[in-house]
Amino acid sequence: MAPRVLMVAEKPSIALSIASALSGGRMSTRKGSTDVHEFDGMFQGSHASFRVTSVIGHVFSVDFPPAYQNWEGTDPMDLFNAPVLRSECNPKVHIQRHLAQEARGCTYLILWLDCDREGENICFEVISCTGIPENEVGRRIFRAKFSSVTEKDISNAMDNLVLPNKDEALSVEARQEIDLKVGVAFTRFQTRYFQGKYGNLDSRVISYGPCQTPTLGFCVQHYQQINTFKPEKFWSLRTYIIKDGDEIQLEWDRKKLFDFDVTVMFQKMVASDGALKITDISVKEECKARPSGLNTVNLLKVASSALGIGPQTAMHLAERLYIQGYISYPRTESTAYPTSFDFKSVLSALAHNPLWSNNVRALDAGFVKPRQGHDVGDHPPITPMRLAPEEALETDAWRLYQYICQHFIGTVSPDCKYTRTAVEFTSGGEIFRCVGHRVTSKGFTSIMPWLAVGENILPTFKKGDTISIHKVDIHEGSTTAPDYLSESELISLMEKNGIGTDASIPVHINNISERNYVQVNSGRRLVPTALGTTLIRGYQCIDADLCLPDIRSFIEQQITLIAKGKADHLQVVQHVLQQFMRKYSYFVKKIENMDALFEAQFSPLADSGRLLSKCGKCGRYMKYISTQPMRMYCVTCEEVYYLPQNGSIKLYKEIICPLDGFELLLFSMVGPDAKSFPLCPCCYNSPPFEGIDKLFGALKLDDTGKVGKGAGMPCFLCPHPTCKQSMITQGVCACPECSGTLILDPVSAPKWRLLCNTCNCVVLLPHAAHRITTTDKKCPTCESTIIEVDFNKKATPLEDGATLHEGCILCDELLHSLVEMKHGKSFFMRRGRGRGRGRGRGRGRRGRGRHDDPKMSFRDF
DNA sequence: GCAAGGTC
Repeated sequence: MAPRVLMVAEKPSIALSIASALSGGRMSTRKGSTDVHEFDGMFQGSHASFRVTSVIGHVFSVDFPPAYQNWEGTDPMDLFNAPVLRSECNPKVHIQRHLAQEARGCTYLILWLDCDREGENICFEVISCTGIPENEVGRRIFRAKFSSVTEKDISNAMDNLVLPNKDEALSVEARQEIDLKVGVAFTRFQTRYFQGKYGNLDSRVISYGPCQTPTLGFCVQHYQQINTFKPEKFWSLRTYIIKDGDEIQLEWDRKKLFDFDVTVMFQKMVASDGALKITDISVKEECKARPSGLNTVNLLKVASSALGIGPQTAMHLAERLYIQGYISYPRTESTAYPTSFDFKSVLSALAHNPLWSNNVRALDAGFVKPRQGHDVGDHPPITPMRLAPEEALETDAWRLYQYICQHFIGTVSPDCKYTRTAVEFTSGGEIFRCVGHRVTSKGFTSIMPWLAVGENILPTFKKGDTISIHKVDIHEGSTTAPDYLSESELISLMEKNGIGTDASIPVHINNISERNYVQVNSGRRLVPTALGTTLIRGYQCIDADLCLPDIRSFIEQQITLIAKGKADHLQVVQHVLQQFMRKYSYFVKKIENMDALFEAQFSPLADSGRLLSKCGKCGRYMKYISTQPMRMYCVTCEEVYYLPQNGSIKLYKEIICPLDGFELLLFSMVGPDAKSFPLCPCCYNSPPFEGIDKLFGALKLDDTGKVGKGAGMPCFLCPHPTCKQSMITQGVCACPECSGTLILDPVSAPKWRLLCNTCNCVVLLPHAAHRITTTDKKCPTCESTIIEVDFNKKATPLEDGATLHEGCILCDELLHSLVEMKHGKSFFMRRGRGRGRGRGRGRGRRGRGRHDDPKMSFRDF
């Protein structure tokens, strides 16, 4: 049987191009998580059947295990040594399963991922999904290296297969782990520190990141230059002549002087001379070069500065134009066209729009070979692919498309040519000049008129002539502060300093704006907010490295050692993390230096908000802080209790939570279908037992601001008869602590639990239980009701074969077991006994909470 | 609730 070859690209469009190129368009396509194209061909000298599919970017991303997800219970310092988990980026798309299925029966795997480090990393993600062992690299697993997605390059890559580069892949893994640990540790620490102290910070998260923070640093540094700028007066000579009836102002060779008396001296010298002698006339043919191919960064800069479209929006518009087939792939660093680029067919398509038809027709005789540009080996420059009808696009999409077309035509148009005439005069020993421009050939500036050379035609002068001075004035000026950093300038700085990539630059800029560190003003200039400047000034006070671009270059330089095989992956990660741990602990130690700046800018929590509900610990009223993130603050206990966001809060019938004595609140969402539910501010922040956070999790709003499925949290913490939403339904048996009724909480299935609404006792039941019911049997020891736990086979992969158990939860006696469990797992797990009502359980109780109760018993049977 | 990097 002919061997089967699986080929995997980074995105569906590339998979399609590869399949078309190698099959000559004769392939069949079927749907899957991503399209799969199949055809027959030759591989290694024999007949083979090919299957081409793709991933959608990275398959996996890194995060901390659940144990480290709790902000309250995890010291950010511990994150540096925490394990990291890899899980599917987008589990809904099932790329992992898709690759495993498609790899079944395949002898060979050929990796067609983008040819950069990220691509190399995705190669190994793909290998791990296919089930083909990694040690088959070189035998069954190969790498195709291609610099463009043209037929020639693809077949060339196919004929010259190489191996995926593990070192480069590992360097990406290192970057992922470092970015995660550093970013999350600093973010959690400073968020909790400052949000626990100030009420008007106006940002949900005070984030830190090795890309976003230097990005903000650029904006603030510029802002600091503006603030510390001291204007200075200067003076210059303005000398005028009359020639052919027109007044001409001459430029002074000294431009300007910062000394008035000296300027006056020069003025007198010139005035007493009274005439200018023409000492030199130069006429030069000059040329303004046509642009090179358009890459992402340049597109974003033009979009922001000329079209007033922000980078994030510009990128979204470009992506849509790409999906609609109007432009080529919009994420590229390259400005050089591939040698095989078909300029003629693009130009002839564009010729159908009267906007450019004249320009295109002017190129009929032969378009100009584009400038060499820069080939980074990723994707070709951004070009139109076919003509878009204006009416098919929204205004901004059309403006962006129009620019892409104009730029493209510009790259194959001639340079702009002009004559520069400079006339030099002397008078009283001073040199003056006037310069004229005459355009001889507009070239590309006729399609990009905003880049045109301004014409300024001088009258005829003759060398050696003398011309009388009409007047000579002193002009007084003043140096002016630079303006705020424009988005376009910021993009240039980021690119120059290696902050972010073509795809992530817009994300970082968007981040610092969404987190309220900068505001976008008119002309798309970025003005830092009080929060943004205070943060950067704080880093500058403690450890300036933290907000400098060098922090990114340091990481890049270190991981490059891995990529080049010069250093061991684990050693580098350890080394870099150790450096950052030192920086982190120094930052924590010195945080008061930053706090002094915050104190001067923001209001302490005690001075913010209004009194709303009673604290369960001290019995006094707590303050409701309505600015983001919405919180309650107890001035007496100095505790913060976070609330669900994006809604409003009011007191809920003055009902007291039976677990901790805090007054319940009513949270109402916004919008027409707004739902409301009661909650206890303390329980919301410190779930009284495992799993409850999942119930609260159901409250999350989706992207549209609507409540997701299963929302509307039941107030099962509230035993008050008026609380209709109570989900506590079924009395089961007596509480071991107080003989009150233990009630079954079916909401939490499959993590069944019993809870006592009188004394705060929780009994966890086997989490794989399918059904729990009471029986009419009594325990011979304590005479309590015996419960039955029914294990469902489907729900209990671990307890395969187990079906039914009976036991008494009071005296921990197992009375009867109908089946044996295959492993000795605990059956009943009792937690949190003996905690009374109204005990303090705020943020300060770490280490004393029910989760850590030493009385918790695990019993095997 | 957190980073940065792919991609849709």
